[in-house]
Amino acid sequence: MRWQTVFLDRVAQTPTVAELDELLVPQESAHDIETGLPAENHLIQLLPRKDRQRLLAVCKPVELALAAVLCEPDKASRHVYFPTQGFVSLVAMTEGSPGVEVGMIGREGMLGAQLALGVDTAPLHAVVQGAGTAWRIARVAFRRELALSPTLRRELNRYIAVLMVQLATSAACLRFHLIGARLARWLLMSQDRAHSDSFHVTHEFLAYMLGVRRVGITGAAIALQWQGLIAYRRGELTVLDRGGLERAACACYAHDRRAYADQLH
Amino acid sequence: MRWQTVFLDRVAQTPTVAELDELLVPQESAHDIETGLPAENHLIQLLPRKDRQRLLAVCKPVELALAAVLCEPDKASRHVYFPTQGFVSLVAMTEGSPGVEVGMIGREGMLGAQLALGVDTAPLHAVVQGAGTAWRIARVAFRRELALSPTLRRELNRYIAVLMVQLATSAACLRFHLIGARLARWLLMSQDRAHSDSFHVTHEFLAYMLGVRRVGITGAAIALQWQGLIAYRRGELTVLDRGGLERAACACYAHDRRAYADQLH
DNA sequence: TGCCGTCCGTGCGCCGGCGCACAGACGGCC
DNA sequence: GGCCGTCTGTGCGCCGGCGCACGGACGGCA
Repeated sequence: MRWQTVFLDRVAQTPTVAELDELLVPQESAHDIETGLPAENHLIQLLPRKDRQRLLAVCKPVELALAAVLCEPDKASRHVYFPTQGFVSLVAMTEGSPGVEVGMIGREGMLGAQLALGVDTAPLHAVVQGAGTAWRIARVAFRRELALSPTLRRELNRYIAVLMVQLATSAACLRFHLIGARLARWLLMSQDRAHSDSFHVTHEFLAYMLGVRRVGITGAAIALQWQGLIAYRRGELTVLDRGGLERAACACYAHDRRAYADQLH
Repeated sequence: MRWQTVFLDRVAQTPTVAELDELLVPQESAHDIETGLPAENHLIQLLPRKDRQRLLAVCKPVELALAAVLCEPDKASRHVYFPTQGFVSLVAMTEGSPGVEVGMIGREGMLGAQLALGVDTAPLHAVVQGAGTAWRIARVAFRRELALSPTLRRELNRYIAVLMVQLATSAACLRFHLIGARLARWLLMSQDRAHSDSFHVTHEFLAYMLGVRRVGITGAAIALQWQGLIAYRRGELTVLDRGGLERAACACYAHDRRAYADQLH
């Protein structure tokens, strides 16, 4: 279990909730690196203009540092986050093993949706997994916005339903699907949220997310590389054939996407 | 995979949503078999008196027939259910394998909570797993109640948060924990909801719920029997030593219970 | 240019669970 | 009492993944 502790140590070294304020340096504004246009979050974009403007007025753009822990279960999180670039993994911890990813939040969603349920404490660990930017709002301010905007409430309720589908899908996927198919699914989900064909990720990190051994990832990655679907070297992974990857992935990927599309937009 | 198809065939033979109205014969009222007192549902009991009475006025007591399928994903379910006796399993289906249980609903909860999120379609299959009784309400009537009672909305929101914890816990549990521990957990969860030390359940059914082979259950059950924790014969299983079972179960059991206690009551 | 830390690949024994098959046991029914 | 369907127990070969260990490769840095 050495390799896992290595990773956990590293996570432990990263800033925890208490120190985040210093680390997440406020940005002038959250701009898309490629286009220079202001990066946006889909849930915010769906709001009617007035609600959106009011919400953005209390938003602070922050930098999401790789491996930062944005919230921990049973602790009331002080902020909610709307990623605009980069993304966050929801990690379930359980006795006798390291964590495993059960959900992913990028530009299409938000972290802290449980506030719309009147629940302050986060149910899961949230770890920044693709560095980027996000809009951040203090909990109290966000609750005020919730009270003011029925649309926001309705939207978040739907998003919560999507998250539930994602959790249930993950459960079955973790139980039944082989590493290769799960890896392909993970890459597709990441690509969707990173809005880029290549991203920085090591085998060890992937192993942690999928809840398997590092060498398990190595084997599966080699297979995907053989088929010309991906390429990688020293932590830099590139998706070469997205269609092929979709065929290699388990149906859970399509299932999740459909659930989202059904509910939001 | 023969044994699984056997079970699935049987489920297929059971009434589906469309036929349920005939099968779920309305009862005079839902009474507890043991005590003769009116059986109750915890969520309903938590409501203020006025809301509770108004809700019960539109409730119909129905019989939950073993193995009946109360709802299926992507179909708008016509009713919601508040179990009073008996309980329901939430089953996630996934490509290339039979289902697996990811949640359980008994007297402490309800089926159809997604309506509080403004979502009509159920996310999962719901299969009656312990025969009993429930209050049933038509979807439209229930939406009306939701509109009238802020307490009901608040309560269901919290219950949804609990369900999310249950889903996430199940995911990690399915991935990491051994059959024995998972079986013990399942028995405890069932016992809580059946309000009885013994219930009718075959190895084959347990295997389906836990997503393992029947013989996997056989092995684990023998071990539990050796330790004097349970006894069974021909489908009738009895819990002998609840404390021992709690020690044999994975921490997921305690985790779920705590999540519920934190949010409701 | 040489060193060292990080990352990736391989080999090996092991184990939990799978798929399949068959046998024994209990209980209801004719 | 005898039959048959259902439920439970056992045996066997197999496989995916685990834990552990080591070796090689790349890249940054002095």
